[in-house]
Amino acid sequence: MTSTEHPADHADGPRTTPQRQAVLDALNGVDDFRSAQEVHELLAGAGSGIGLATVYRTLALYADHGLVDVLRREDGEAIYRRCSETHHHHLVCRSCGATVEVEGPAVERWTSAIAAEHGFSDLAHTLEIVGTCADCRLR
Amino acid sequence: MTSTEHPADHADGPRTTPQRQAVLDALNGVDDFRSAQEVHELLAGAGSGIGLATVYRTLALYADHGLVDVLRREDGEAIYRRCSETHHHHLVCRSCGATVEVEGPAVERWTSAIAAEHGFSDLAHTLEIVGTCADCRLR
DNA sequence: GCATCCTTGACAATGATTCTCATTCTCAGT
DNA sequence: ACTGAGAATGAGAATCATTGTCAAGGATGC
Repeated sequence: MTSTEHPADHADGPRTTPQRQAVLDALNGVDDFRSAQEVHELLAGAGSGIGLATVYRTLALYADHGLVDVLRREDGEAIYRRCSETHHHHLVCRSCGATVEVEGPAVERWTSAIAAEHGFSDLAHTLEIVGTCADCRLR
Repeated sequence: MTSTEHPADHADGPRTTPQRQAVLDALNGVDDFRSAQEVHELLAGAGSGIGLATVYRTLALYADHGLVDVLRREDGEAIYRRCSETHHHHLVCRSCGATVEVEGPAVERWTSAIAAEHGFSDLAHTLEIVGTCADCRLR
């Protein structure tokens, strides 16, 4: 370990650059999930010449730091969203894509209990419910 | 032609072919998720000259018909599993990869309730817990 | 100012998945 | 059993999201 290292100094994460800020702003401007490609188009449309690779790098970076959430579309494309403070899950319609955010204290408790029972610590979990929403069922 | 009855032979299911049967058998031979590529390798290793495209088509076909479950790996690769009778979830160690299968009737109930509450039907859900197992934590 | 390190952008490379198309096979009707 | 229509297959090309490479630009510390 080098003596010049600062233990918990730059805790606020990576250096802020105009490009990174732009990506974050783009995500803040919408309240649902967007793919990296969409974020790039969004920025390009707004006049930013930011590169696609930079968008990918930035999203991955912030995802690592917990500033954005990552999910997968049904076709496997990764989608990102600014991370909300409250941990919640998604109820997604497989037909129209409508998304409902739900909280599940019961699930949180259950996962903790199960994990503890098996000696696991430092937990994270993902839960997603897919179904057909009322509108699509009637259609 | 045998005179044995086949209640759901061609009723809604796709035509059965040796290749499709082989894919299904391959999935039946393992009890966890496999990617299309892995299924293909599995079959190739067993001497089957089945094409990769056919594996993809077959898996997609059976997924449509609800005979296999589809999930996504963290890197976005699709993984398939024979639709098992007992639905369970996975507790995975992020360090050593150890996996524990857990059942969660509480979770099943909760997801059903939540989904119903929002008018969703025909449900499916995925839940995965990632953590550090006891061994890895001490190491 | 100068050296160093981080970041960026353009483009190539990768890899899973899908598409195309000629060939082969199945099934139903005769 | 024979045959025709349409489905299924295999090989390879095509697609597309994502990641790697590398030279150039910009910030930071001395």
